[in-house]
Amino acid sequence: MIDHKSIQSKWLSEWEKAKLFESDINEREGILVTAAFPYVDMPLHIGHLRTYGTADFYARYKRMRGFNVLYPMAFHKTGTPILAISKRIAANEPDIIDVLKKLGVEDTEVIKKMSDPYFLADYFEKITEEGMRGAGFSIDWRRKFDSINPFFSKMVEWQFSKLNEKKLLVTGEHPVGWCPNEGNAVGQHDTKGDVQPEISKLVAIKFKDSGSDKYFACATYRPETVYGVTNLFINPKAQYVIADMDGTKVYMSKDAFEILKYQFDMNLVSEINGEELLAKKAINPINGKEVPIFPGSFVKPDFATGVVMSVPSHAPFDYEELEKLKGSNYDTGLKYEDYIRCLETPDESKSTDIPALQYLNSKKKDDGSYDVEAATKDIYRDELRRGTMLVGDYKGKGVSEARESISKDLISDGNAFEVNIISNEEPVYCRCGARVVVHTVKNQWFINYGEKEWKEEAKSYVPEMLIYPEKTRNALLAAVDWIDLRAAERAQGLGTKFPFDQDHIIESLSDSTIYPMFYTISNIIFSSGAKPEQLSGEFFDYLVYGKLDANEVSKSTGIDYEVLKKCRDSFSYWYKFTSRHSASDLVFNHLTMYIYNHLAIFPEEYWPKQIVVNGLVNNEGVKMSKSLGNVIPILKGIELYGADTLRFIEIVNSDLDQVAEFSTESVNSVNQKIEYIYSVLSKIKGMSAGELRPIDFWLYSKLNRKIRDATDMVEKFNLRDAYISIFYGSVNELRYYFERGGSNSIVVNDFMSKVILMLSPVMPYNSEELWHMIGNDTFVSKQQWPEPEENLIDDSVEQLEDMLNSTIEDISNTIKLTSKIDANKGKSVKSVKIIVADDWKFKAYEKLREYKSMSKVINLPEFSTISKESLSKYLSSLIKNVNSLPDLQYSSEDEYNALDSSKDYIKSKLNGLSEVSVKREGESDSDRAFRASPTSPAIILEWN
RNA sequence: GCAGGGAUAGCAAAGCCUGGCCAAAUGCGGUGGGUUUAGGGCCCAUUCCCGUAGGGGUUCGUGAGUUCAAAUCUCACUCCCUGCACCA
Repeated sequence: MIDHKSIQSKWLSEWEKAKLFESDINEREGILVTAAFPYVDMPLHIGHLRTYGTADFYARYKRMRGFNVLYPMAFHKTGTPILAISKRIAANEPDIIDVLKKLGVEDTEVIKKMSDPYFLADYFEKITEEGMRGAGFSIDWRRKFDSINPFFSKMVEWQFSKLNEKKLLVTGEHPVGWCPNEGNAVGQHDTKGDVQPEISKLVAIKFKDSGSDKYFACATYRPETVYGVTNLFINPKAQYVIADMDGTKVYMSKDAFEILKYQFDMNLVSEINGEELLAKKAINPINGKEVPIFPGSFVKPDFATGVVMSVPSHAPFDYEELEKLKGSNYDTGLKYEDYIRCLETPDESKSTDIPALQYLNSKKKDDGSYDVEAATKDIYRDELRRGTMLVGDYKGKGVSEARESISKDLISDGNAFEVNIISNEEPVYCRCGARVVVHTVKNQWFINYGEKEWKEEAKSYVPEMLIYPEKTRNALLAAVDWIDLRAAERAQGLGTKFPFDQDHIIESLSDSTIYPMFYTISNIIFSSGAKPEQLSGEFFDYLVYGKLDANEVSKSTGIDYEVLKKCRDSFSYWYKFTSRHSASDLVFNHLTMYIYNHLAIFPEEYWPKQIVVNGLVNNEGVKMSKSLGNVIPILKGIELYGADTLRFIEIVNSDLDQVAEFSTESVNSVNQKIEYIYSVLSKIKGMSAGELRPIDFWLYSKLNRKIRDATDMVEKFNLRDAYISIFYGSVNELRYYFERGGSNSIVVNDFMSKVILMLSPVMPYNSEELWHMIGNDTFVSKQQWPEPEENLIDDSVEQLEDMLNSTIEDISNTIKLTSKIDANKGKSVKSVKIIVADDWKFKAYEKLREYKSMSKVINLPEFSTISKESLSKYLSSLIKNVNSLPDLQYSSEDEYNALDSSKDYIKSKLNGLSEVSVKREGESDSDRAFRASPTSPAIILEWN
């Protein structure tokens, strides 16, 4: 067994002693590798290892390719989650304490102290750093900082002053989830059960009361069906009110009023019974038609406005309700022709002309009742997709187009307004217990990612970046196109004050878009003695644009001239080539904003060059999440499974864009192979050098082919395939080499050292250990990546091994099949004759590959001595695969020698054979000898 | 709804961009065997159907199309997953 722990701690301290990963500018080409910094409201878990590990892999690989690589790290503390957790700890909520305990925070004293958000953040920062060091990340820790650092804030302020200069900040209104009790916005972590309040938009169409100046506000998702309204529904048991909205009096349910008053400026005029409303008539604004008000038992007073327009031809709920009213005081008396069809719908069933009924019929349950919910879902979907308008201004148009236009028209004519509602299936409650409503925030500042020129620039830049995996480019393009206004500031949380509203702080995604630049100067600034306020706008203008000269900036900021120069040199060196790494969940927010902000603020030479996006990590097939309680903190994971093993599984064991599957099973499988590699190393001592045999050349060929191909794959971030070859492939090749009798110490040593080099970016600890075991006293982390020796890649030696193995397989198959023959019952195969195809077959094979025509080959003079019959018989067996015949790199003689010298091996693979002989086709008198063909010798079994 | 991704053998998953060496990698599970074999591990064989000689047949969500040739390209359809605003 390998002692992971001592290997890890040994090399970790060696690396740190040697300051191996502290990088400064030099004459070589530089690469700045950054990963989205971790949010420190909990310890890092093994899922995070994927992103930081992939970045680390890249950093280590590029170092081995001769680049000067900087991989720095920092910590994100801005925003509300840290505050929210501290608050919950202060309130002694048992849930959160449970979660912390599961995450390995056992000490109740420590937990108590975490009611201080700064303590909590510092605590997890420390644990996070420890985890990253343990994972073997090659980080330059001199440069670390966090996002509430006052120096950092100066950079963010500068960023926003630039955005503002470019008129990319705008103000406006914005709907948010809101707690009426606490009077603040609520996000996911502020709600019971951590549900995200979802806001969706409906249109409330105003139907005028025919007997007064008041309006019924009918909220609907389907304004295009307004042509088909036969009546309105209200809930007769509910209390209604008359509300004054900007001078317009509107009927709505009392519950609705209580919710919507946070969204609209409105006053309660008076209350009114639902029953009273039933006597009224309402006028449809689209056609002036007067319609009655009916009681609707299904109308929820707390949903939207509590008033619903009824479209029985297209809404199953409305249809059913009207059917129920038949025979009551509210007998509708509607005849079929009264159901107003406003859409042509695609349902082909001709049982009825009323679409709503068609869909109800298709959802009839066993007891004869309808599944109204399901019918509604179906008709909604189908009509949206394929319905066309039969009436109105948009007659002939598709529903999706008509819906948008009609609601726009209604609104601009003052006949409707938009209503936002919390659209979660279940009501959402704030942790304080109050029900979350929608509130419209006024004077909200936004970053305007919809700004036309900016968007165009971003859209044309995305295709120019290096993006891995390639399909992320599509997602990024879509995201860049889609993103519009984005709130830039908010009322609560940790972070930098918003420059144009000092009571607010900058929203935490917006403050972490250009910060990779800060890594290039953080260590210089921190050790310079400069004060935060000295990092003025001029400082950053000088740093990024080279504006003014260092003397003047030094004068105005008081920062030492040399320090300024150093900052500028460092920034302009490192920022020329940056590689940004994150998990796929940040594509639609952080990465998109990262691109936009860089484009807006930086000169083109410092724009982002490369983005690498990795998938998430599952634990035993299940998504890892705090709430599921299946996260493994990284320090614990390293202790249990070993850092290298975790790294291997998460970084290279699955495709970049796929979910990585972590399981103890995979841990075992990787560990076993690591141990096999160790065991081979200890075996080398017992071997000796000596003359190279074919199997040695085979191993060299495999090795160099591997180096060549795997390097190509790594360059394209095709890490999984590369390491299947480097790790799994090498283990298999070594096993095969020994099985075939290979035992050359020099060959094995060469093979191992190159494989160890290639393993080192993924498994730095064990590679370092193995590297020293084979007699090196340098750091493997500082070595060059191996170069393939093309002249050692030998197709023929590999093809001959393949031929040998497929021949063995054929023999084994044949024995199995023929043992079923009656004549062979009770017998076994005594000996096998292997007959190698004659040389002319090899030649004809080549010619057929070249000409792809049987007749051409048959008529070649060189085959004149061969009987036309056997020649054509042979060629016809090849012709159907003529386009896929492999290029054979060996001769009949080679094949003969390879088989003849491997008779013992063949015997060993086929149990119970007493004799194996190899003959040339021309020397054999067997009537099956003609079947021999290149790569596929004839096989003759003898039974007794 | 909008946007992105997906549907492959018992399961998971590769292949699809760049059509043909694809009955389709790999892992798990199943079956048989081996290993002085408690268990586990490891090793070998086998795991769509048929087959008395290494062969043949039918497959890659559904339907159509392009092509000498389609898991791979085009179109339509059905279903599934993820994100959607203050939340990192």
